[in-house]
Amino acid sequence: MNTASTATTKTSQPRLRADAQRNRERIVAAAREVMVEHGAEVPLDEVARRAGVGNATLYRHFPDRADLLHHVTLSVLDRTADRAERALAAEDGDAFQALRAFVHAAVEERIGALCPLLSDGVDKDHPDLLAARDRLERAVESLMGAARESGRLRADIAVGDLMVAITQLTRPLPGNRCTDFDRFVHRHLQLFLDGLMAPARSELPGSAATLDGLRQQCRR
Amino acid sequence: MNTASTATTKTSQPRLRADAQRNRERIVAAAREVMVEHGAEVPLDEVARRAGVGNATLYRHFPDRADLLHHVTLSVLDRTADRAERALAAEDGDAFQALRAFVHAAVEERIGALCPLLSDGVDKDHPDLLAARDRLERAVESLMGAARESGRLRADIAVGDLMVAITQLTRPLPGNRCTDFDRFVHRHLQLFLDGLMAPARSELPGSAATLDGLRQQCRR
Amino acid sequence: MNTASTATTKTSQPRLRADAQRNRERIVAAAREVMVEHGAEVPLDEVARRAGVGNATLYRHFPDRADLLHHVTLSVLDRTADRAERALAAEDGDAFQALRAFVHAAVEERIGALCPLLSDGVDKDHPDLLAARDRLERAVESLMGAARESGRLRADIAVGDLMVAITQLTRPLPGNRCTDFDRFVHRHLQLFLDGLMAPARSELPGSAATLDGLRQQCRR
Amino acid sequence: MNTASTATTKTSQPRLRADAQRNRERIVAAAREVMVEHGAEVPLDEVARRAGVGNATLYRHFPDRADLLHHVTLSVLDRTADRAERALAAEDGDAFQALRAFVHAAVEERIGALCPLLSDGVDKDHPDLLAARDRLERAVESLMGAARESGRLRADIAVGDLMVAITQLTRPLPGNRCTDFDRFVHRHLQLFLDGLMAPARSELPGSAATLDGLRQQCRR
DNA sequence: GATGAATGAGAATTCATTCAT
DNA sequence: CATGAATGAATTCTCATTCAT
Repeated sequence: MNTASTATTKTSQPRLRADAQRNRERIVAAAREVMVEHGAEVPLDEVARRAGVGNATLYRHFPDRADLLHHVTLSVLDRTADRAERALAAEDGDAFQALRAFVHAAVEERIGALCPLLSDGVDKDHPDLLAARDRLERAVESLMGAARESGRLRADIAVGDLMVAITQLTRPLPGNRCTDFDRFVHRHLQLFLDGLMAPARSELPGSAATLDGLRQQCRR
Repeated sequence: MNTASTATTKTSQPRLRADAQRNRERIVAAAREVMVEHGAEVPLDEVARRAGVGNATLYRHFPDRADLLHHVTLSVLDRTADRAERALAAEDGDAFQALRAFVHAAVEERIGALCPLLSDGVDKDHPDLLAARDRLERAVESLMGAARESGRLRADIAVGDLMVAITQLTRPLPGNRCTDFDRFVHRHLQLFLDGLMAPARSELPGSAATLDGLRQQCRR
Repeated sequence: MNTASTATTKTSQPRLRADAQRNRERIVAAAREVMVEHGAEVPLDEVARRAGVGNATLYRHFPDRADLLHHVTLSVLDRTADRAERALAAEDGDAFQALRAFVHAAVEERIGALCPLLSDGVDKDHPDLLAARDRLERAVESLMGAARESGRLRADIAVGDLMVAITQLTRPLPGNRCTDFDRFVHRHLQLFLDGLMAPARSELPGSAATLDGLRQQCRR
Repeated sequence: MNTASTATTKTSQPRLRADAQRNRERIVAAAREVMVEHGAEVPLDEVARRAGVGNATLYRHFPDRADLLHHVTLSVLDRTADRAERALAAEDGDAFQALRAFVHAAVEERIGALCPLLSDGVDKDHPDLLAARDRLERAVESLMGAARESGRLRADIAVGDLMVAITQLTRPLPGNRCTDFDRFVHRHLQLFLDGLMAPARSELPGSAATLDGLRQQCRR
C-alpha cells in the first residue's frame, strides 16, 4: 500500500536518473532522522554526511533549507497517512481501538517532526502539502467518524485537535537521548486518548468566551 | 507569597549592587520572553538588546548560554511553583478543579519553555534546579494527592506524567504567530485532564512489558 | 581643505570610539585600494586582511558588500571633488588648462573605481551619494564653465559626458600589472581633452535621430 | 569576406563532427553574449544553458574558463577585424570618415568585451591571439595610415592608443540596463575621434619624462 | 561594573570541475 | 559524444565569546 498511496500525493517530477533518485530519497530519509533527533536547525552538511553524499548534492536537490523541510514534511505526512489507512483497514469491530492504534503508531513515524512544518520558511499553502495533509486528515477523520458512531468518542473534537495534540505530545525533547522518552510518550497519548472518550467529562474551551472565562479563573 | 517563596530556592549570592541586581533580573526576564517566542537558540545579543543592556553585561552575569538557560529555567520553575501553591491555597472544596486551575494557569508561565531544561548544555542535577523542581513537584503532588483522595483523579498517574505532558502540550510552535495558539492549548489541556479523571479508562503503558505489547499492536 | 570639505558631505554618525573610527577608515581605504586593483568582486575577507582587521569587524561596520561599496564610492567622490576644488582654486588664467589638470589629477584618485557605483547592489539615489555627486559635479561644472567662457571648451558637452568618459578611460584593466597603464591612461585623457576643445570638430550624437543615423552608417 | 578571413586566423583543428562543430560555435556565441552582458565572471553553467548544451559539453570543448575566454576573444577580434576591413573597402575618398565609421561600428561587436583578454588566465602570447590581433591591427593601421596621409589624423597616435581607448570607452557598465548606454558611448567616441584630428591640439605624454612632468603639474 | 568593539570558528551557499550513464 | 549528477573548495555571513575603554 505504501508505494501506491505515496504516489498519490506526489507531483510528477521530470524523470530522474536512477542514482539521482536514490540520492534524493537518501537525503530526505537522513534529514528526517537527523531533524527528529536534533531539531530542524541541524547543519545541512550534517544531513549530507549522514546521507552519504556531498553537501552540494544536497543543494542540487533542495536549493535551500525550506525546500528540504518541505519534502521532509511531505514524507512524514505520507507515511503517517499510510499508518492511518492501515489502521482503518485493520479495524476489527472496535473503532475506538483502531483510533488508539493509529495514534500510538504515529509515534513511530515521528510525527512530532511535523512541527517544522510550521516554521517560518515553509509554505504551508503549497499544493503538495495541502494534498498530503488532506489525505492524512481524511483518513483520520474516517477513524474518528467510526469511533464517534460507535459512541466511544466524544463529539466535540475535531481532527485538528487530535493532530496538533499528538504532534505536540510526541515532539522530541531537545538534546534528549531518549532513554525512556517512548515510555512517557505512550503514557501521555494513552491519557490523552482517555480524555477523548465519551461521555465528555468537561466542556472544552472552543470559543473566545469560554477561553476568557478560563483565564479569569486562572488569575485567581 | 511570591517574593518569599522565590527567595526560598535562591542560593545566597554575593551581595550585588542594586543596579547590577536589576540588570540581572532584567536579563533573565528578557531571556524568558524571547526564548519563549523564538526558541532557546536566539542570539544572546538579541537577549541583551531586549534587556536593554550591553552584551558584555549579559556575559558578566551569565558566563555562557547554559548558565543563562539554567537561570531562566529556575525562574520558570519558581513562578510555576508559585502558581501551584496559589492554586493549593485557593482550593475551595473541589480538589480536581484546583488541579485543573493550576494546569491552565501554568500556560501563562510559559511552562513550555521548560524544555530547554533538557537541552544538552544544562546540568539537570544542579542543586538549585533540583531544589526548584522539588518545590514545584511537591506542590503539584499536593494538588494531585487531594484530587486523588477526592476520588476524581485516577491513581496510576505520577507527578512526572503530568508535568512533562503539560510542558509538551504548551510548547510554542516554531515561527507561530499565536493567533489561536492559546485556544488550542487550553483545549488540549482540558482533554488531557479529562483523561486523568477517575475511573481510569485504559491501562497505561508504564512497564517495558506493556510498552512492548503496545508496539506489537502498532506494527500490525 | 580636504578635511573640511570632506566633512561637508558626511552625515553625522553616532560618535564612534576612536579605535572603531580608525578601523572604519582603514577598511574603506583597504577596500578602495583592493577593489581598484582587482575589481569590485574581491572576497571581503581579503579586504579585511588588508585592513588588518578580522572579517567580522568589517561586517560590523558594513553589513553587506553593497554597503561597503556605497562608502567606497562616497570616499572616491569626496576625494575627487577635493581635487576639482583644488584645481579651481589653483586656476591662474588658463581655464582650459585648469580643467586638464583636474582630469589628469582624477586618475590619482582612481576615479575608474567609480564604476562599482553603478553595480546592482548600490542605491544610486541614496542622499549621501547624491550629495557627494552634487558637490563633485558642481565643482567640475565650474571648471567647465570657466573654460567655456574662455572660448576654449566646445559648448555641446555636459558635465556627465566628461565624468563618464574619464571614468571609463581610467578603469583598471582586469588582472593588469599596470606597468605602463598610467602612460596609456594619460595619453587617452589628453586625446579626449583635445576633442573637447573649441571649435567643435564634429557633431555629437545626442538625440535618438543622430544616433540612428550613425548606426545606419555603421551597417554599411 | 567574413568566412574567408575568419578562416585565416583559425588553426587547423582535427575535423569535428558537424553537430560538435555547431555546439562549439554556439558556446562561443553564447559566451560572447553573456559575458558582454554580465562580465567575464559569469558561471559557466549559465553559458552552457544559454548555448543549449549540457555543462559537460562546454568542458569537453573548452577545458577551462581561460580556454573559453581565449576563443571568445578570438571571435571578437575576428569580427572586429572584419569590420575594419569592411570599412577599408568601403572608403570613398574621406579616409578619416572611414576611420570614424569603423570606430563606431566596433561598438556593435562589443569590443569592450576584449578586456577579459587581459585577465589573468589568458595567454596573451598565444599564436592564435597574436595572429588575430595582428590582422586587426594591420587593418586599423591601414585605416589610420590613409587618414594620416589625408592630413586629417594627427601623427602622434599609434594603433594601440586607439584600440585600447575604444575598448575602454565601450566597456559595459556593471549592472547596467543599457537604456542610454549607447548614446553615451557614441558621444564619447565622437569626442575622442575629434581629439585625434590634425592639427594636434596638445602634446601627448608618451615618454616617462613627459608623464612625470604631467604628474608634477597635477600635484599642484 | 558596564559597555561597544573585535574576533575566530562555523554554517549556508555557490561554482568550477570531474564522473558515471 | 553528450549529458545530468556529484563533489570539494571557496565565499559570504553569523554568532558566541573575549577585549579594551
